[in-house]
Amino acid sequence: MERRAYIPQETARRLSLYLRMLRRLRQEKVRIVSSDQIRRFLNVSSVQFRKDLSYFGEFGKRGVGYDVELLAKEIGKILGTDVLHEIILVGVGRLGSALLEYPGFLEFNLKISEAFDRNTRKVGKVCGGVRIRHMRALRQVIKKRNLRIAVLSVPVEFAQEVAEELVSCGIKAILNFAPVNLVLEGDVFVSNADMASELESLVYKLKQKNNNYSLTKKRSIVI
Amino acid sequence: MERRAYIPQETARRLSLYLRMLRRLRQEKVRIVSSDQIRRFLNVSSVQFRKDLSYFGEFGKRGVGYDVELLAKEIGKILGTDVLHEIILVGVGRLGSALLEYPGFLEFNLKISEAFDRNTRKVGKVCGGVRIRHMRALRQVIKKRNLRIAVLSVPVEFAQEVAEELVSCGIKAILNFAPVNLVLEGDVFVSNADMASELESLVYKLKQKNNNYSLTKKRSIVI
DNA sequence: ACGTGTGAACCGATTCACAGCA
DNA sequence: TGCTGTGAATCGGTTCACACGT
Repeated sequence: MERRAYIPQETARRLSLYLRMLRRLRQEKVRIVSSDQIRRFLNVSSVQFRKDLSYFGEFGKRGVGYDVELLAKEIGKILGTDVLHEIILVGVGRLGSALLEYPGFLEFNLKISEAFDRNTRKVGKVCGGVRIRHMRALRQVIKKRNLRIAVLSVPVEFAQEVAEELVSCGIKAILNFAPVNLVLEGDVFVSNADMASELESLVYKLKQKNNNYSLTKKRSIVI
Repeated sequence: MERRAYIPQETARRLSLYLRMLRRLRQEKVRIVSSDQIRRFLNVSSVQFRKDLSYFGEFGKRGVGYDVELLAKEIGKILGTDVLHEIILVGVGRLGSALLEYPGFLEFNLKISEAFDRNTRKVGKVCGGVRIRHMRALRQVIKKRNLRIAVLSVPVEFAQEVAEELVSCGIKAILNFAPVNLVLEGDVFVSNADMASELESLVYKLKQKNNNYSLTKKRSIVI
């Protein structure tokens, strides 16, 4: 039973995919699953799956596989989805309101329980079951409810300043949808959901495959 | 001047961040930039930046830095943003309509030029300057306009079947917003914009910091 | 035989250390 | 001196090869 001082970042990221998969299998009344079946559903090799789990313990039965119910519960505990996590959302534009109604967060026991916008016309309205508050209330609500995690969906030109404010209010993790790299002091985790850059990467890959832009072909450009 | 048979995937991904940064600097009339300044704006070490560029050529002046205008142009050429790429979007729900109005794609010369939904009430309406068509027209439009890239924002339970249809119509790259791993035949690139999983990873990291297992020692706190 | 668990080998990507040039 | 460019060393993560338990 290997146990390390640290866990590969990528392993942590994949655990959530495993959990989602297992929950679906459980819904379909599947009781036992092997690492090779996981490989077919997700794009993760069976060894990868087993290795990932090995950092936390031994959850399978040799010669048999994994108990879906049990493993889901274990991964849930590891990830912390056994506890409800309350999130705030800042910026209720098109994207923000889509996120407020997005059902996918619930799978991980995540709930956007507060939403903020500086547009007074939006304040007071309810979206995705959440009443929108004015930005003025931000600090007080975060402090009072001791919130740690924020989704940032304000226009790009305000992202940096709002992010700084969030950090000053005690927010420790930000999922940033604005297409800009936030530069922040202190021990705050930032994850960028950069849709345009993601799409651009796809275009680039396609370009490589198609016109086989040879990288050995030297196009030396001198200023 | 090093030139390899292929480019690290991560390098390709970062190029789009560089380009966006350079465009902003250009807007602000900055003419020259050094790799160390880049490090401050993006969370990429200066060596990383130089190394990334070195796969494509020598674009800087030693002792000076990089010509913003010129470098932006070169990276644009590498990425293919010098040409307009037309994209389709399938599934005009909350998220889909937010994406149709999302301005960030234009930075990379990407344009959602067709949108599809199977809800006849939505068909014919205009969103983000695009008239929504019925799914029936999917094949014909893709073939006729020779489109290659799709954004998939249908509900999770339809994602797999719609993705298969897209591939059968000739789509070669899919940006998938549904929280499911698409299993597809053929040479199609899939990129998952998995917002819930992303948020879950943040929660996990936060949990680690507070105690239990620790993640790998990180170069920086940005993911 | 079958499927899990894991140290060791391997691979891609990052960082180091320094050469090269203005 | 200042900043770019890059082979070599290193690091994180994946895969191999096989031991182990049922």
